[in-house]
Amino acid sequence: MNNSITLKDIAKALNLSTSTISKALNDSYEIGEETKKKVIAYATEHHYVPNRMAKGLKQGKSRSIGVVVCSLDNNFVAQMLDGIYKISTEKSYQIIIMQSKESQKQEIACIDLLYSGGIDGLLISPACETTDFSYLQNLQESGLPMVLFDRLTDQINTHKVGADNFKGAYDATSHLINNGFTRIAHLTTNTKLSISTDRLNGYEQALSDLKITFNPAYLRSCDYTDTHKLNKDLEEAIRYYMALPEPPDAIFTATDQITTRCLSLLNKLGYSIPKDLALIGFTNTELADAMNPTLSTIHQPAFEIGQLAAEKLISLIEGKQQEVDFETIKMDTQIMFRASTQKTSSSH
Amino acid sequence: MNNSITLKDIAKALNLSTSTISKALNDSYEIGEETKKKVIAYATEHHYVPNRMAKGLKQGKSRSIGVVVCSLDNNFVAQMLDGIYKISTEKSYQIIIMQSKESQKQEIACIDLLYSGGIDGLLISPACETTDFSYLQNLQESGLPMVLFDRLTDQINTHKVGADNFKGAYDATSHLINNGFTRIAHLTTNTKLSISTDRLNGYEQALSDLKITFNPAYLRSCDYTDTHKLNKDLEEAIRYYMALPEPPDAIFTATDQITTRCLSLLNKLGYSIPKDLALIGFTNTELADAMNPTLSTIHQPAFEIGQLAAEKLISLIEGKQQEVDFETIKMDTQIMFRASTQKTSSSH
DNA sequence: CTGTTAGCGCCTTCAC
DNA sequence: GTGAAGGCGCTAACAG
Repeated sequence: MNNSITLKDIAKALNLSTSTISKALNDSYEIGEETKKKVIAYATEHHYVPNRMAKGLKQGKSRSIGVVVCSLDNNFVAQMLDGIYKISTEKSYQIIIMQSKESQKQEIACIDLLYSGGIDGLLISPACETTDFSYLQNLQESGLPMVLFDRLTDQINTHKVGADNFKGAYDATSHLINNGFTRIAHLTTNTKLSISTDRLNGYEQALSDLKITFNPAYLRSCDYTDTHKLNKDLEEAIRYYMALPEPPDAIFTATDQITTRCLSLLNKLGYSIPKDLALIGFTNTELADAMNPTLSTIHQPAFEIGQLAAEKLISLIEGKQQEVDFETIKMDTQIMFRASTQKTSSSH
Repeated sequence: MNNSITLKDIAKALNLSTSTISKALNDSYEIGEETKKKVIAYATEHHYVPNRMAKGLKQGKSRSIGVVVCSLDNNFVAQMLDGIYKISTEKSYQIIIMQSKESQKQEIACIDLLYSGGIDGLLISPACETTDFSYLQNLQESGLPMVLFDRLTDQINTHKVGADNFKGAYDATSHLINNGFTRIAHLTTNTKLSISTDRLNGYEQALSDLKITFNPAYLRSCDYTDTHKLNKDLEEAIRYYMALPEPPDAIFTATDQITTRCLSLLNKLGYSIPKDLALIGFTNTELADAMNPTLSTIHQPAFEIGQLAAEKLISLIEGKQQEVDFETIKMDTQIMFRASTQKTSSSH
C-alpha cells in the first residue's frame, strides 16, 4: 500500500492545519499565495500523492470504470480495450478490466467485485453464455451508469456501441456472390449473441437479394465456450461440408476465432484456398496479408468502438446526457479483399 | 459510484450497532448464530456489498495490484496479462492495467497514478525507452513491493520473471545452421532492453559455437517506438540485406512484431520463403501455422511468466518471502519448427 | 455476545 | 487567511 506522506504530515511539518494544506493543494482562493507556495514546495519535495481511496470515500466517486470482457487474450478485445484506455486516461479515469471467460457466473462475480470496488460506471461486453440480463438491469436501476459495447442486447436500455454486423455480413456474402461463388456456407457460433444473429441475417439477406437460395445444410454453428471445443466443431463442420453431395465453394465465417482457426484447419486438411473453397470472415488480425493465402476479411473498427463506448459512459457518469436519448451506434465495418476469395479459373 | 446499502443502514434496520453487523458479516466468533443469520439474511436480501475503498482505507491495503505494460494491443502481452489475471483473481486481488506505450514519461505517469491509487504492489515490464530506473528504485525504497516481468534489468533488485532469451536465440540460430543455412542475419530492436541484448548474445554464441563467423553487415536494428517506424526500418533492412554482395540466406528476428511484420514484408517484396530467405523469430502468434509459409517460431511461455510474476509479487506483498532470496527466473522457450526454415534443395 | 469509540486520509462547511 | 469539527464506510480495540 501507498505509504507516502499525508496531509497531516505536511500540516505538522509546516505548522498548519490539514484543511489549509488540502485547500492549498487544491488551489483554493481562500489560501494566500505565500502559504500555497510553501505547501506545494514541501509536497512535491516529499513526493506527496493524494490517497485515492480516501478521496474516493469522501467524494463518493472513485474516478474508475469497470470493464468486463470475455477475454484479455483476444486480439479484437485488446484493440477495443486500447480505445477504452485512451479515452479513460484522457478524462482521468482508471479502468479495471475483468474477464468473464464466457461464463455468466464469472461475469456476475466480476461485476460484484467491480461494484464493491466503487466504480463510477460499467462498460460491458457480455459473456456469450449470458441470456438473463436481470442482474445488469438491477444494477442499472440502482443507479450505476453502464454502456454495452460490441455484444449488445435489447434487454438493457442504455447507450450501446458496436459494429454494423448485419452490413458486414451482407458485404462479405455479396462479395462472394459477385465473385462467382454460389454455394456459400456460413459458420457461426452456437450462441444467441446479437453479433451472431445479425451476421446470420446479413448473410441470408444477401443471398436472398442476389437470388441465391438459402441451403440449410450450409449453415453450421460451433461451440464457442472454449478453443478446444471450437476446433473440434470446426473440423467436424468442414468434414461435413465436404462430404455433402454438393459441397460449398465458399465459407463465410462469423467471428475472429472461427475465421483464423478455419483457415488453419483448411490448410491442415489439405484443401486449397480459394480453389477448393474460398474463405472470408470477420477478423481483425493484422496478419491477414501474411497468411496462406492472404485472407479476405471483414474488419471492425475495434479501437473506435472502445473509444466511443468509453466516451458515452463518461458522459453518462458526468451527467451530461439526458436519460432520454439513449443511442445504439453501429459502426461501419470494412471489407478487405485478398486472395482467399479470388475466383480461380480452374475452380471446379 | 456504488450506492448500495451500508453497514449503518443494516444496523439501523435491525436495531443493532454497525460493529455487530461488521462482525456478523465477517463471521466473527463473537457474534451469536441467531444474529449472524438475521444479519446475513438482511444483507443478501438488500444486496449489500462492502465498500472496497472504505475497507482499503481502514486496513491500509487495497488488495489491488498495478500492472504496467508497453501496450494492451499486443498478443504476447495479452497472454501474460491473462496469466497475471488468473493468479490475482485466485488470490482475491484486483489488477489495474496501464500502458506506457514505450514512453518513459507515460510510464512514470502510470506508476504515479497507480501509487496514489493505493496499489499493494507493482508488476512492471518497463518501456523500451526506460534506461533510468531511479524512479522505480525510489518507489521500492519507500516500501512498494514490485516484480519485473518479461523485460528485466539489473538496476532493480527484486524478483524478476522472464523467458530464457539467450537460450531461445541460441536455439533458433543453431537450428538454422543445422538446417544448412550459413549466412544468418539478425534483426533486432534499437533498444537496450535485456531481451534484445540477451537474444543478440545467444545468436552470436551459436554462430561462434558452430563455427560461423559473425558478419556485422548481417546485424540490423529497427526503431521500436511505433509500428510505422518499425515497418519503415524493416523494409530498409531487408532491401539492404538483399543488396549485399553476399545476401543472407536466413533471418532470425528478435521480437514478436519484427517477426510477423518481417514475414509480411518479405511476401510483399516478392521473396520466396524459405527458398530466397529462411525466417525464424520470436513470436507467440497462434497463427504461425496459417501463415505463408508456415512460420518457424520461438515461443515464450507468456501465460506462465504472467502467472509466476503475479505469484512472486503476492508472496512479497503478503510478506511470505525474505528480502534476501530475490530470484531471477528465466523460463524455457520452445522452438517450433515449420516450413519457413526448411532447407529447399533448389536453394543454391 | 453486543455496543462504544476512535481513526484510516481526505474534503467541506462554518467559525474565527 | 486559517483552523476546528465532522463524516464518507469500515474495522478493531476495548468496554460492558
